[in-house]
Amino acid sequence: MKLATWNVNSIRQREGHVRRWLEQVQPDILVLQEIKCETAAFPALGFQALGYRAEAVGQKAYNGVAVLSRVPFEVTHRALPGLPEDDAQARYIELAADGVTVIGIYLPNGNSGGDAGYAYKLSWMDLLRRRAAALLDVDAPLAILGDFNVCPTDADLAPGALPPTDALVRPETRAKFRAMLWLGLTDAVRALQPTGPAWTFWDYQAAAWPRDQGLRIDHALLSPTLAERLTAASPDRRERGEDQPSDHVPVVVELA
DNA sequence: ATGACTTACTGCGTAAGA
Repeated sequence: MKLATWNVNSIRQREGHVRRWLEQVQPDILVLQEIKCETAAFPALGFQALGYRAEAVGQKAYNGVAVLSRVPFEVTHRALPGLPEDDAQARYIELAADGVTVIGIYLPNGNSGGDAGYAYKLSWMDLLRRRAAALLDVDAPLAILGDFNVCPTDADLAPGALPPTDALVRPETRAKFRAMLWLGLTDAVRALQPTGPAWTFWDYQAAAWPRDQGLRIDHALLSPTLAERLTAASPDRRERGEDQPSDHVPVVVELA
């Protein structure tokens, strides 16, 4: 089983990139973030032609997540359980496919909106941990993939790429990410590549890509039985060198 | 010294991303 995650920074700008990538890499399931369109505007037909069924959770202008799958699946949640009913931010999709629970997330960045914006990020992380704990309690094979907007350690950002006050690296952010690992989840990329850069994002500004000043913020977390099946996990750096790329690249995980 | 990013919106600049 091949699972992947990709923050595409607008699916309407990147439909062609995603289609080409699907044909090259042939993942079973790809979760997308920052589709930046309303649910009905998601270009599902273009992916259906390649054998992928699409389900999107969108909103106007910002955020938005989706799943593309060539294996049968059922969407089980379209919002993070525990969030207030009136929370309209499209950041979560959960599905069941081939006996596996797959969660796609676009975790709040936390740098906008002042103290309230950062508090929202932290509370979102608390609720995600609770959801993961509930699924692990019933022994569900679980994969959480997406844009976590967290550099887990200092090895996960190029030196100086962010100030220490940035919401992606602040101690409270990292503590809540670690709390998810302590549930028994495995960071798939770090399980196979414990040290060294494995960037998944390069800013459009300041020549970040040519200077290779990246961040590792897109992750795949696996429950124990899935982690035991892990054979490969890495970012696909090639995508950042394409014309008009997203600022994020896909992360691909393979399970035996 | 200069210009130095990309997207969406109803905008003709602003907000957000990270």
